[in-house]
Amino acid sequence: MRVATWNVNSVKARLGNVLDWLRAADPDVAVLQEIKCETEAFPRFEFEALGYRLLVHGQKSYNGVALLSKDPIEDPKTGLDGDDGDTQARYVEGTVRGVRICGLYLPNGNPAGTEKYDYKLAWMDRLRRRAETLLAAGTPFLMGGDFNVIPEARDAADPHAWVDDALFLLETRRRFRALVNLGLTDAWRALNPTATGYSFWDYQNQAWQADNGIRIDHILVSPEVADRLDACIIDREPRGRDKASDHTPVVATLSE
DNA sequence: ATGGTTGCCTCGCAA
Repeated sequence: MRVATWNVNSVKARLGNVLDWLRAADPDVAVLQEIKCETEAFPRFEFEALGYRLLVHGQKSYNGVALLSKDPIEDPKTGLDGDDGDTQARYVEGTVRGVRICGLYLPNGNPAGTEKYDYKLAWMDRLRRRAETLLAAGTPFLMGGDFNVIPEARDAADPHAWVDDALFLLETRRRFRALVNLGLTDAWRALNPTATGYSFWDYQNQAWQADNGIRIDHILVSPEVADRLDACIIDREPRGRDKASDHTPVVATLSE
């Protein structure tokens, strides 16, 4: 089973690119972030025509996540527990072939020192609690998405440029480590221990052309899923296209 | 250095 994560930066603006990639890469499961449309406005027909079932959690203009699967999606859940007043569409969850697939768009948090950063840190605490709950229940799971976290300096082409950024601040990295330290595996790092790889390049300053990227899109897996990891790749091809998203897909391969 | 780019759909905000 191959599971992909991709921040598409508007599913409507990116529809052709996203469908092209799904046809070529043919993942069994994909989680998409920043669909930037309401649930009812998601272009369902085009994805269903490729054989995907859909679980969509959208909102107007901003955020929005979706889970795509060629196999049935059981026990669908939208929204992350822990804050009933949170109206931002950033989390979707469903079980596919016995694996709980969690698709997430973690808050950016910039600028640091504002309520935006407080919201990010609180959201990370809620995500950790969700992972604890799934672990306690013995549920095999995979968390994929745009974490908006640069885990280590080697995950940025120019780490000095990010030292005061919400994606790389100590409190951000500390919470990411707390999540991983529950016993999760960063699939790409585990399978590419000495590699340099990025999943995001800013639209500005020719970041893509200069390969001035950061690795912020991650697939974290629980121990039983980690034992099934065969590969994890970052597919840079879509980032080089016309009208590209600023993110590119990450794909994990699990043995059966 | 407060630029630079993209998407939403308003004339600014978020990334």
